[in-house]
Formats: sequence, C-alpha cells, structure tokens
Amino acid sequence: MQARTDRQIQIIEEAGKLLTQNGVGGLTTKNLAAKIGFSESALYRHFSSKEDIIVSLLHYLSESMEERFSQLEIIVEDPVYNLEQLFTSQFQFFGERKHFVIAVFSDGMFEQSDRINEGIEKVMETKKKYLMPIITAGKQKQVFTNDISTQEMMNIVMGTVRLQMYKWRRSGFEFDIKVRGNTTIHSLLKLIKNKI
Amino acid sequence: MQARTDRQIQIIEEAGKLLTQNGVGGLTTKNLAAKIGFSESALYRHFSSKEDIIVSLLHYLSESMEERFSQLEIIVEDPVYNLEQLFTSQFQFFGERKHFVIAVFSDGMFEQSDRINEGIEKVMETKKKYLMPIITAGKQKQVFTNDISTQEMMNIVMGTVRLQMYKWRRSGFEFDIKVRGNTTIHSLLKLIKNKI
DNA sequence: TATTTGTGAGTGAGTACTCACATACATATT
DNA sequence: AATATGTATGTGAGTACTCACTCACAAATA
Repeated sequence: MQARTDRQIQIIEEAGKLLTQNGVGGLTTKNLAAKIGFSESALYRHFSSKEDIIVSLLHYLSESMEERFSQLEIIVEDPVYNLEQLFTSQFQFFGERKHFVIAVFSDGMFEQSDRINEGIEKVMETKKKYLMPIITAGKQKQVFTNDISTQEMMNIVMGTVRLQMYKWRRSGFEFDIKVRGNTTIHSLLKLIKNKI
Repeated sequence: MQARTDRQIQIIEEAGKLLTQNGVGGLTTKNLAAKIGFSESALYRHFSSKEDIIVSLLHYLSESMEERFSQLEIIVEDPVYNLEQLFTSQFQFFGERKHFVIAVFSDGMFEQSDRINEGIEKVMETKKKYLMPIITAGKQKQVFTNDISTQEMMNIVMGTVRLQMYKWRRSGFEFDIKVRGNTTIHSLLKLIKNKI
C-alpha cells in the first residue's frame, strides 16, 4: 500500500473513467485535467508523467482488489462456497467501479511501457492468487472434477468470467453484472463439480 | 467479398503486424508507409483514411475466417468432431497469421469509430455463427450436457479459447497455439460432454 | 515565512491528411 | 511507327492540429 493523496486518487479515478468512456485515445492530459477542473500543468504537481498515472491506476486497482479478496472468509471444506464468494466479491467490486473495467482489458494498448505491462500483469496475478488455492482445494476434496488439470480449470473459469465482463462493458454496462455473473458462475460450477 | 488490390492487402497485412508488434500507438501512417517502403501520401492512393484501413483490416479478417470455416466438413452426427474441427481450423488460421491476433482484442482501442466497432463485432459474429449450430446440435443429440443453456456454453467455450489466445499473444507467441489450444479444447469437451 | 498547489504561455515532436507535380504504362489516334 | 491521351501510382513539402511536458511566476495554506 503506497501513500496516495486525495488528489492523486481523484486523478486516478477520473483517468479510469476517461479510459472506459473514450478508450486509450481518450486518455489525454488535456481531457484529464479538464475532468478534474484544473490546468494541464497542475497534473504534473501530482504525477511525474502520464505513464506514472496509468501505472498508479493499475497498482491502485490491484491493491483495492487485494484488499477485498483478503477479507473473504474462506471455508476450506466448502470450495463451492469459496468460489461463489470470490466472484460475487469481484462482480460487486466492478459493479461499483465500472470505470476500472477497461484496465483489465487494456493489454496491448500501451505496448511500449514495461511498467504498464507489469501493472496489468499484477492485476491478473492478484486474481489468480486467490482463485488458485480454491480450485486446488476443490480438486483435492473431490468436489471439483479431476478430469482436467488445475491450470485448465483456471483458464476456463477465468476466461469465461473475463468474457462476461468484456460483454458487459461492450453493452455499455446495460445489464446487472452481479446477476448475470452469478448465473455464469453457477453454470461453471455445474460443469466442474464432480457428479455423484 | 470485396475486390481488393494486392497493394491494399499488403497494407492491411503490414497494418496488422504493426498493431500486434507495437499496439495501437504503433499504427501510424508514418510507420505504416515505412513498412511498405513508400511515402506516407502514397497510402492515400489506396485508402481514403486510416480509419478505412482499420475497417478494411477487420473486414478482411472476417472474410478470411468465413472462408475457412465455410469449407469445414460438418458431420451432423458428430458434434465433438465438429467442435474439434472448428477450433483446429481457427488455431491453424491464427498460427499462420499471428499479426491479426491483436485485432480480436482491439476492442475499446478505437472507441471513437462506429465503423471500427462494427468491424470488431463482425469478427466475433462470424465465429459465433459457426459455433452456435454445433453446440445446439450437440445438446439436442445429448452428446453435450443440457445442464446449462446454449448461451452459457457458448460463453464458456468462447471465453476459454479467447483467454488462451490472449495469453499466447502476451507470451510473444512463444508456445504452439495449435498444441496448447488442442489441449484446451479437449479439457472443455471433457466438461461439456454428457457422462454416460 | 516556507511549502504546497495552482496557472498561462510556451515547447518540440508527432499526428492524419492534402496538394501540386512527376513518372510509368496502356490504349487510341494520327 | 510515332504521337497523343488517360489512368494508376508515386513523391516532397506543407497543412492545421494535438500530444505530453516545462517553466517562471502567483496564490493559497501551514
């Protein structure tokens, strides 16, 4: 957790909104300053560069997710419950912070910067970090099928949810991600749960 | 199928390479002209605008995919075979044309242009058009499970493959997408196939 | 008073795109 | 066979504009 001023957080939030609303091309120093309501040069009192703003945005996102996930109550005996919890928490998070959804899909946009790519990587890693043990435990307890590897199951679960989020954004956040996401999670569970 | 000159196709191909190698920011008229080996202004002898180049790229991609898919031999009785065929064909296609992978993920990059967004939509629709009947038939024939809806199964299959492609690109095309993709498809099949 | 936070006017570099003009080549006319 | 015309394809120099970023200076705050 880095110390961030209120102003910095405000800038990060507005940067996220610009990204989500207008894509990469929409995130310019001019637009961002206008959104905050001050001059372009004022931006540089709070961040040293535009790259710095994006990197901070991504770190802020990872940290916020981490914070949420770490508060989840994990019941070792109930992998199904844990998985539901994890994704409910995630859908809740992005439901409240739609303007950060784009960051999850922003790979390839800022190809040139290693720091940005690492930031994106970190967001994915955070999610993986909490999902992995749930799936491993579920397979060990034979609640989830052992027909496919942990890695494959991770891909299927993450890929499916990712596509769902992607479609949500494409629709202009028209539907309720918590409802639709919940349905998706249950479909996934039907497939990965061991038949008795 | 639109008539396209050799030069136009060359420009489209190079545009795809620039996109995949350097991201959206890398696709400039200057870079593109340099790749072809002629002047920037020459670009405008073949396309009316940069937007036009991107739109054409996306249409070209849809058409090429459509062409491949339409040649697939569909055996109504064997949904498993059909699904394997479809994705083998897709992995083959992108394996040979890595530089078009980015286009599949380029949503949100060119937020501003409706024509570009429609182009992206069309690429996804093309895939959906061939996948849907296979899944529907599979469920009807009770080869695939009826525990979850067709829509959900589509999401799971497409989302998983999509993530696989995404990771492939992130890795810098390090692994063989045909091999890894094949494994993924078989994991998916294990999950969606009805247990007997 | 010292520090933080803001500003207006600027910078050079880069953007997509245009324009007058040049060249090559096929076809039509003399 | 020689000449004229049309068309496709290229160029170099320039357009107006936007980009991220800087800096000397001012106001607010501690």
